[in-house]
Amino acid sequence: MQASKIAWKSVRLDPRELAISKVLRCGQAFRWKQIDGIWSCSLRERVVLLKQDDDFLYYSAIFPANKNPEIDDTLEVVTDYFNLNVNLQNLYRLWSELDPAFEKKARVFGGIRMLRQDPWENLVSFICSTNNNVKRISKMCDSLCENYGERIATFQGIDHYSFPGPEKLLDSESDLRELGFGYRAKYIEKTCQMFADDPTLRDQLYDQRSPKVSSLEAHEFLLQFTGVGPKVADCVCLMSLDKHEVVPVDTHVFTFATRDYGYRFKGKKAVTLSKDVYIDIRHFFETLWGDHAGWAHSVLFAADLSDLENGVNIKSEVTDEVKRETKSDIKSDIKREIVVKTEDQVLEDKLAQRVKLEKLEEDLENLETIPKTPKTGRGLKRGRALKNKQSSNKKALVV
DNA sequence: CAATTACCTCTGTA
DNA sequence: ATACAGAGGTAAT
Repeated sequence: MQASKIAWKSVRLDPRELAISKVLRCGQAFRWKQIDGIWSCSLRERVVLLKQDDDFLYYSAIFPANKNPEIDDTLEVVTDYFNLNVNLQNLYRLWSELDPAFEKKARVFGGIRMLRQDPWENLVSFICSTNNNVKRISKMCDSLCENYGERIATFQGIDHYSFPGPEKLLDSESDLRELGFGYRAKYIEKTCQMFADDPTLRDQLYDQRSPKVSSLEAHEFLLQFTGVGPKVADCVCLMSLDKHEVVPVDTHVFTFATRDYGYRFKGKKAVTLSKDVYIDIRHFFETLWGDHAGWAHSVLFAADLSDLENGVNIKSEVTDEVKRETKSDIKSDIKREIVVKTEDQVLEDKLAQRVKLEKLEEDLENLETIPKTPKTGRGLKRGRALKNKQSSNKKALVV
């Protein structure tokens, strides 16, 4: 039980810009809990709390005991984590113009955007993801935190732990096997050992975020780790290293390439996912969708997941909501009370909030001005520009 | 070098 | 009940 009242703050946010109940259950991140419409996860030394209604995203944070910060930067953390400075509705519009097949699914699956995760957690999570399902991946990630992470805080009776760094997981293979990791236990131990052997590696990993590092370079960098193949490398490039154009080719992508998009390799229907076919399919979608192709891919991926709940929600008031899909994302009766603590925090947050609000409202305003079905509208122009840019990128990638 | 195959565990399904 | 396939693949052969 929560001892004290939650100090919610809020930002105005259209569910079509972000639908947390989908984004946090579509196989990007695996640690979010959801109880009675409130989402929680440890992130940057605190437990972040979120809920959403038709007009607002509500956020709060619980810090470790005696570690309340001078300035609560949770809004910045949330903005960064959800990549909120990228206007998603403009992208949906663009993808719908470039790809009629996308448009159909997008109508139902709005608000699905790419997270900007922590690279280390992203790497380890997706080493766990190989030949696995979302439910067990979630269980494994929780297990890592509970057994090797640091306790941050308790919320709704659940202890939240930080995601353990590589130094915490040295020589862990046999323990991880007992925890049910199977053959992935060895991959994790070996990868952690590499980080221990070369102390510069951790910084190198985070440096892959730089715009100066191409997606190809980041991809190659990631392949050095045991348990990381092309698909996992691409997931990390896309989900935490800012390589937004990368489309990881998994079984789902392979299926809709051949089934829905008439994709052919050297004139024939591809049957197995060889290295060449992998690169070719990735190129196919990157060329189709442009410089945020990986984001578009995640929309189709989410639409293709049979059950977006993945059986991991503890208790949900919105069961089947995803399938029925209305324009609202969460239907629970959320009280819109906003409790504040100190004068300073109020000012601090209002300032930060104001900046974000202005940004968001500016974006929304831009969106309003775009015609419903533009033929020479901004979206299309941008789409072409992106496409061109992308194909020039791509040449380097194929080499 | 390309193409198969083994690999842990858990869950849904017949 | 008791198998058995399949899950956001990768390493080994």
